[in-house]
Amino acid sequence: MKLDALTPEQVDRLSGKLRAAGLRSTRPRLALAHLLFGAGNRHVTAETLHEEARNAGLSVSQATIYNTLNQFLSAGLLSEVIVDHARSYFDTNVTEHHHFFIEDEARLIDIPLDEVVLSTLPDAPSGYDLTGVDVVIRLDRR
Amino acid sequence: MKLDALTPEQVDRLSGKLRAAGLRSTRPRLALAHLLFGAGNRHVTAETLHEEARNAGLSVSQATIYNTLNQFLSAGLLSEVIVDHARSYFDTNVTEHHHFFIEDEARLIDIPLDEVVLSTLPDAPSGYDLTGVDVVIRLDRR
DNA sequence: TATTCACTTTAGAACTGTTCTAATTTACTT
DNA sequence: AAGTAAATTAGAACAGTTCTAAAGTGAATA
Repeated sequence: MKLDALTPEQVDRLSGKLRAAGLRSTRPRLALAHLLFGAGNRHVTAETLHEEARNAGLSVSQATIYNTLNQFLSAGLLSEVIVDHARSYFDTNVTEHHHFFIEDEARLIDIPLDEVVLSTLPDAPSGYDLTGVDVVIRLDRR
Repeated sequence: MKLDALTPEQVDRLSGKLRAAGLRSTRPRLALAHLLFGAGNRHVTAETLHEEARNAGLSVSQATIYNTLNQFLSAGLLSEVIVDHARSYFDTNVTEHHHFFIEDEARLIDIPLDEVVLSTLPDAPSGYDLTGVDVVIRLDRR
């Protein structure tokens, strides 16, 4: 996938998304945005995205991969999933939801919010506000 | 706290715990075990434990801190909590339970198992076995 | 369209937490 | 007490990530 393989409509859509998030639309950002947001929900690490970019014939530096992922994260275009201290995982699904994590495959699977019902939750300790509830279901290959 | 400040009873109890876990009872392990298991449930990182050891007048190398934490972990004397990719947290509570995590203080608080009721959980994808369910409630200082 | 200037990208250095290595020390067995 | 297997150590190495400072690019202005 070369960048000029994108239709003007795709470019417009992605540019719009970047701009709406307060980010300039640049060639590397457009290309990475296309990889990330081009087809359904994705989970990537810096490394997997970099490899994907290379396979697509894009030359983007590692620094740009990290910069872009972090910018997309702060801009709310991506969310972060903490399941492993070896690596950071980024999720294109920015709505509230949970995860399966398959350790041996280093792979995440989204769990829709309604498939996990927390019928009882403790109160936050006094002086603190709840900022999020993360449920991670760890899996092993049978 | 010097190691010889421990009563023979304390040493026996900790030695017994180490042996039961298949670990030789050595001076550094005894001292760290005392810090870890001497008083209620604890959450430590390699760094906090190292500092605590130093403050207690123990000279233990960083490598020993890491080795010991990992050995205690594999031996089932500690569990690991994944809430942050910057650091590994170890928990002296090895029973199933959940956590509050206060990001700005890098601090964990145990949540007893019965205070989180998961009334609905998705089935594991076919071909996979469930190995654990982690619930992390993230908090912010108000 | 040319100019400007802030923002972006880059290669490579630096940094942080963790693991490894190879030598020394310690604990246990005989 | 001697021998051996295991533990500890300092420091090197390593992986993932962030930083730095120089070169490049996008977009606003003239």
